[in-house]
Amino acid sequence: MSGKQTTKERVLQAACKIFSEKGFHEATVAEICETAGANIASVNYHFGDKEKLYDEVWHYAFSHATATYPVDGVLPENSGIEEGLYIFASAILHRIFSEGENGLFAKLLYREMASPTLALEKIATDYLFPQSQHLASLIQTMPDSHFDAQSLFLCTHSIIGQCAFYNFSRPLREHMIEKKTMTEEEIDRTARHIAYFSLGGLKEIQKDRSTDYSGFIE
Amino acid sequence: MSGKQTTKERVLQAACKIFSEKGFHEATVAEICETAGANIASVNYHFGDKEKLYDEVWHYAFSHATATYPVDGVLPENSGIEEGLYIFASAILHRIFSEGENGLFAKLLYREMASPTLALEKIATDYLFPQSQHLASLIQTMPDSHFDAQSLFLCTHSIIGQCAFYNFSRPLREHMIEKKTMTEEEIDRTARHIAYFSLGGLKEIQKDRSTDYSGFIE
DNA sequence: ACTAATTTTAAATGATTATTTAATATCGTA
DNA sequence: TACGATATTAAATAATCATTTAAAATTAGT
Repeated sequence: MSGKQTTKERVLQAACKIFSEKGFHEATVAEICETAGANIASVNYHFGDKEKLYDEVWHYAFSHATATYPVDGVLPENSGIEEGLYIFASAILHRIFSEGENGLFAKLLYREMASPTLALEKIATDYLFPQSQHLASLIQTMPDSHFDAQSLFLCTHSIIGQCAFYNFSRPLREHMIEKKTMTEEEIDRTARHIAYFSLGGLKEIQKDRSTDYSGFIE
Repeated sequence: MSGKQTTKERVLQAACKIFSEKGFHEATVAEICETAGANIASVNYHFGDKEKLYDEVWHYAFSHATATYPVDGVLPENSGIEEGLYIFASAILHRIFSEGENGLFAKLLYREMASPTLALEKIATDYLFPQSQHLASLIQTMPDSHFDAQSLFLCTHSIIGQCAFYNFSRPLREHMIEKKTMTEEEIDRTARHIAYFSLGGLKEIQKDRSTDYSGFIE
């Protein structure tokens, strides 16, 4: 009928669009079905209910994001930590600024974070924590690394936070500022900044003040 | 009836609670009125409609947040940039981890960002941009500061991003991890980390690589 | 105490929500 | 072609939403 896709495929595709634009709660099955050119009952018939459709959308989004922009991309032999940081930041930023399938994951994530669903626990366990773990491992490959657990945790958050901010500040770009997206060059420039900024941060923290902040202020 | 507060005051108070827990769209006037022990029509009678009530909640939240935790707190004479960074990070983190009135602003913000309303533009202009501007000014007080506009912008985002991440990753703490809040000591520890990490980042960026990344990763 | 303004109330309105039902249509296969 | 499974459809269901209405209750001013 509409092209050669099946109704189920068209509904999944429409669901990706609507869920990523509106999040789970504000998306309606009526709009999804209408976008797919399918009947209102299609979601329940083909996927069971709205939640199971949402789960399938997440799986689809994660597959594309990690396949196209893996955070643990291959590093050149004997490369330093800054290359690893750059690969990580570049992957996250590309996901955030991608349109279409590769941008789905970040869009879903920033809505899920503010309005969690039953899917959150699986998302965190399967999709998010492994990436944090990879970053923590990377930090520990620094020369003369001696981060205690707490400092490692804080540094990991500092780096992820810098990247994730571009995801969560999305509406400030899209609703307020004239320029709505980044060019490939700007993304690269930002990823390099985060890599160098973080390298400097790690070096500063490594000056063994991690457990002794006495005399910090006053 | 219920204490000595007026109905209007009770509705505003209930609205603060419900809006900060659920965001604008998922909050219902029915639940707000029920929480306030007021009739279903109270919102429309006393505030006009749901949106005007939301505006008043924002104004209330911002007043308390800035009064209790200003980002431009007074610095000791001749203090370095790290003290300024610490004051900034500490203020933002305290807002994020506060319960009650002082925590309202951050809770509203993280929901508004993922599901913007008509109030966003005013929020950004009146409440958010001035704080970014203060941070940018602070960075420029660094000794031998020579950041170009783009680097300054990126550095500002790196610092805000580190703080804001604790706001946007809220559900990971509240839904997943056993420990739901931070002690005063942990907040202070985190603020100091962000101050030092950022100081190191700024110093690294200042090595005049800000406009020349050639030979970075070929 | 009387009147007028203000506030509160219960009920209704009309729109929208996810999901279900049963009838109809389409498709693969013999 | 004919049958059985699969897919699609329109309509109905029951719940929930913000808002409105008009009557009832309360309060304030004289």
